[in-house]
Amino acid sequence: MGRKPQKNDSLPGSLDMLILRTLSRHSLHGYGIVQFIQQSSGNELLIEEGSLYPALQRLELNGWIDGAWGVTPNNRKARIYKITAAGRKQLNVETKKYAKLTLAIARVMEAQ
Amino acid sequence: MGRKPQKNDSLPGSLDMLILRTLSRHSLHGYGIVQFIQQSSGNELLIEEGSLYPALQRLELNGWIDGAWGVTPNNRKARIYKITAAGRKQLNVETKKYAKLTLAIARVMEAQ
DNA sequence: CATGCTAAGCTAAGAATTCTAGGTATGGGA
DNA sequence: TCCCATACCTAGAATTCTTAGCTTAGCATG
Repeated sequence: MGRKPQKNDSLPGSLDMLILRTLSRHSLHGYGIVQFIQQSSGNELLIEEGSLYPALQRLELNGWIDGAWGVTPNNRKARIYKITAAGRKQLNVETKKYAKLTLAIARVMEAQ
Repeated sequence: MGRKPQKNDSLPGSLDMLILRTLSRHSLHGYGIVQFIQQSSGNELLIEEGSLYPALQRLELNGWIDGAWGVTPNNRKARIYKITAAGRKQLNVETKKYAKLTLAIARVMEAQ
């Protein structure tokens, strides 16, 4: 058995960025977003549904994604989300902020 | 005027690691920890006192740091904290976990 | 056709961490 | 003497995440 994927419990705040980045490539439904993040992280990140759905609601409320009922390739009903123009801007903002923050943390960790 | 240092509001959970890493070099008091992190991060990270002191209590409760009343080089009374052996182990654990997590996030961000 | 599994969505309650916004005390310089 | 910076602390709000549920429906298997 492989390692269990980690919960995202050490990096709250990065979830929005991960979702926006995922949707910046393909429109997807919630369940598909979880699977994409898990697979593309090399089975390291597991997004709990109790984190995901509130996050999707947050993002939609902020106008960064748009959801609409549709059908998956599996013929299942699902809410398909796509990123908006504002969402792309927000992704850019959060990506830069994340890069600055991890750089700052790296500096502290390496400081003498 | 320079940029304002960021609050740590995007990476909760990293605060404990930053404190442990700081104390792994020098024993310090709370106020000094804040200053060290701010300076060594290139003025990017600002730890609020309302985050710091509860964090120090957490870490001490877990046996990862030891606090004792003493005097700073400025002749001020202060609680001087030093890292314990268990704290060094914990720092190692958290550092590895952080590295794995940021790598996993990077994979998602760069995935096609 | 009944049963069950998986895909898919959702929510409420609690835990954990951080921020806001206060308060207290004291050494040293103006 | 007065003020500022140093130094510590706490309560309450805000946010995010986890836990632990529930519901529906397609499809495969017996």
